[in-house]
Amino acid sequence: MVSRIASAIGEPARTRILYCLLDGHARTSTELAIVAEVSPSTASVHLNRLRIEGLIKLVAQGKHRYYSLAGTNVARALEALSILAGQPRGKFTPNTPSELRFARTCYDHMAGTAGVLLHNRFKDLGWFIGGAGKDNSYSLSHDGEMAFESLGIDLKATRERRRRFAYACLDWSERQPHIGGALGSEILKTALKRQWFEPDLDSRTLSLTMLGKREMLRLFGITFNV
Amino acid sequence: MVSRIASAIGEPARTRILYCLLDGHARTSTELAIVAEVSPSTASVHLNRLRIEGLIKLVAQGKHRYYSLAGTNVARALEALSILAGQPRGKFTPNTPSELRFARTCYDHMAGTAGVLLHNRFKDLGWFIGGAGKDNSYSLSHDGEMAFESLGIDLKATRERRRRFAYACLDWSERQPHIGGALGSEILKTALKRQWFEPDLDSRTLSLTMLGKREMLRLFGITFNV
DNA sequence: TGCATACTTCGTTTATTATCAAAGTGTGAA
DNA sequence: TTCACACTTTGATAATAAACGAAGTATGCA
Repeated sequence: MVSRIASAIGEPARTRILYCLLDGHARTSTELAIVAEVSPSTASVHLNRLRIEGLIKLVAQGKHRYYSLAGTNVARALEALSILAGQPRGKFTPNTPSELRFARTCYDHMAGTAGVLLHNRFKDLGWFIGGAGKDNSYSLSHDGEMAFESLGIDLKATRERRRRFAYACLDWSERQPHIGGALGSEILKTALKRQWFEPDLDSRTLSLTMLGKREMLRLFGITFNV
Repeated sequence: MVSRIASAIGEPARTRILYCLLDGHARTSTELAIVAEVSPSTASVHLNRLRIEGLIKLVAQGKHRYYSLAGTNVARALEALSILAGQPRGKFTPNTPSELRFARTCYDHMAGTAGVLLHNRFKDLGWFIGGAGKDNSYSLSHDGEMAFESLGIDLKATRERRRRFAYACLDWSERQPHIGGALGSEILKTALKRQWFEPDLDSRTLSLTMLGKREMLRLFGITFNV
């Protein structure tokens, strides 16, 4: 039984996957395929093996399937192995998405740490009304209307899209809500157009630019300690 | 690097070897081949791999080559893995030589825990003289002469053998001395003839019999807590 | 010296496993 | 319903590695 587990860890592509997940974040099959440097189909087989051995767990959310470490026991074992390997622990392979790439897109809106921070800040500023309801839907306060319009977002057109306007979308890997719906989509569009963030890797991860850092502070009063 | 280590642990025969060594004792290539359920040549390849990866260390002593875990780091990693596997730790495979088989032959005399206990007891009883010298040689006191003769050992013939009479032979796996030389050989011969011990596995390990347990107490005052 | 024992190295066969492309499944958005 | 996307399953190929016997090395003992 131990041998099955150890050999599951021991295959190089699978080792890269596990050590990438060691930061506690959940990642999709596609992201992990890039990290593991194998094709999506190969990664899928590896992920299935790791799941069967109980090393990782899977949460399906819509189109995406999020993989993460199964528990602290797994992290402990990986740590013990890296000590054996003489690696000063936490030293991942170069092309692992680091904590710096802390923003991700969730479908077409912004998730990840950055998305959560923005959501919380907008709520604190009193721009959102609601959110506690059954479907977590938001509407905008007068301040909110003014703010988003001033960012160049056409709220009238946004409301007319055949889509929920705004709601608290749970990014389960952060276990915190971010802004979903048509408004979330427009915010991401604006952020990318203004080059506050730039796409990265498989275009599901985002990096904060220097400009973005400045503008976040100026417009919303958010300081990112990246 | 981690993947090399994990896959070294992951092969079933190698896993058996490592978990057998987890009790801290050193074992020979032949013993480990039996534990791993592979041929001596295959075991040799596995042991070499484990040594290269830094998981076990090797001490050559005469004809024998003793393998043991390289350090506590290795034991920690193995423990972390067995927790992952849901094994309540320390639960080894059935045919692992257990602590019960605590006696071993060293060439033709008795080593292991039992050998050490006998050596220490004989010394405490004042049957041995010397042992502190350059070559750890022992001679016998009057009490010693009487005792071994009464066991049926022909000391005159033993002394005439073209071999050192008696000396403190270091069983490094116990880090304690036992009785080497012609006398050690005679003691083992007697112990086997009287069926205090019986050979086991590859005939390098011995099991204490019920009779042996009784006789050890009666003749030497040794209590084995097996 | 010669013989036995302990162990390793070599060479070959066999079994396992990782790999990818192509086809298939399921979901979200228009 | 359509398309696009995320991901998985399948099947065939290629690489890896474990197994053993036979031969080789080294040591102890007589």
